[in-house]
Amino acid sequence: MRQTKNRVQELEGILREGGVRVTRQRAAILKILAEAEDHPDASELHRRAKEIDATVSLSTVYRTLSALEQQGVVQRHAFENATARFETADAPHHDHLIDIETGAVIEFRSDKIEQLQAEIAAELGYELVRHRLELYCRKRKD
Amino acid sequence: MRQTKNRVQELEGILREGGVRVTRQRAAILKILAEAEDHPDASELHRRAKEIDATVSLSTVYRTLSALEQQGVVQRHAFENATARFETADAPHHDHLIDIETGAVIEFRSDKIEQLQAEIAAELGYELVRHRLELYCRKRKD
DNA sequence: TAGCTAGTTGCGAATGGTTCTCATTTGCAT
DNA sequence: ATGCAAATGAGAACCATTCGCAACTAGCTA
Repeated sequence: MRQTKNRVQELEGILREGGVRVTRQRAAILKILAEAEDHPDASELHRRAKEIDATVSLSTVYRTLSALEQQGVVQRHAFENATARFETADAPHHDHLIDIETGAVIEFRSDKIEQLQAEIAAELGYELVRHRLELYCRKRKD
Repeated sequence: MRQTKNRVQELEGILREGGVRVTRQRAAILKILAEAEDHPDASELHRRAKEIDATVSLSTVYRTLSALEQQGVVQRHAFENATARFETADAPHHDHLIDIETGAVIEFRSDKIEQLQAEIAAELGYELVRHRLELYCRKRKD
């Protein structure tokens, strides 16, 4: 995957600029994150990263994810009754629909909702810093 | 407070009907919950409940909250980076705005957003079961 | 009203995801 | 190449929440 490769190099650049060293372990984790089409949790990322570099420890996965989150290249989501799940922050902002039967996550975006949120905050005398919108759903069977 | 008293008796009735015994400890917790104007967490509820009945243990607070949640009379909220907070489920459905500086919680309701959420789920082939909408805000200073 | 019994309690131990500690290793600027 | 601050692996620590168990009790029954 040429795309993934480029993306990983791009991410590595962001880290170096932020004064964050690109170690063998972090490179492996970055690659896994860039390739991921889903929203894996730390232990799943650990499992995948070990296939690239067997020395990656779970501690490092957590530490790297925190560093990446701080650099703004990764987003952490704490969905209901579940461990934290992660995704790269390259796509434009979106919210999540979670299939309560399978745990699958679908991304969606609603400009109308975004705007309404800002309006509500403003009406209450607040400035919206960030939000969390999650739809817990069941697949329609018909 | 006559209102609180009635509400507590009402809640006790719901429990008894659900086959859940109303113990001294649960009565204390129910009273605290009915009186609460905020969104306390388990340890805060424990602190308050002990003033009514010093024998209430933290385990019982947790167990009671779970029972109450199952009976549908209490709602649990897991806001970002914080312990679970609780409120009685007597008010009509609403979402929450959290002041990221003070932790204060303000309730709000937007029928438009509610409707948009259902539409989005439907478009994606899902049936909306429940949702979580939280606005993390900073007080506007001007 | 006493008795019975399954539900409940307090206590302390267990859980489990995540973070921290520390001795050792290593990226990378010079 | 070298030096040193940053990063690592392993395992301990954290901490909110849940569990296990022996003692207690709500509330039905006679």
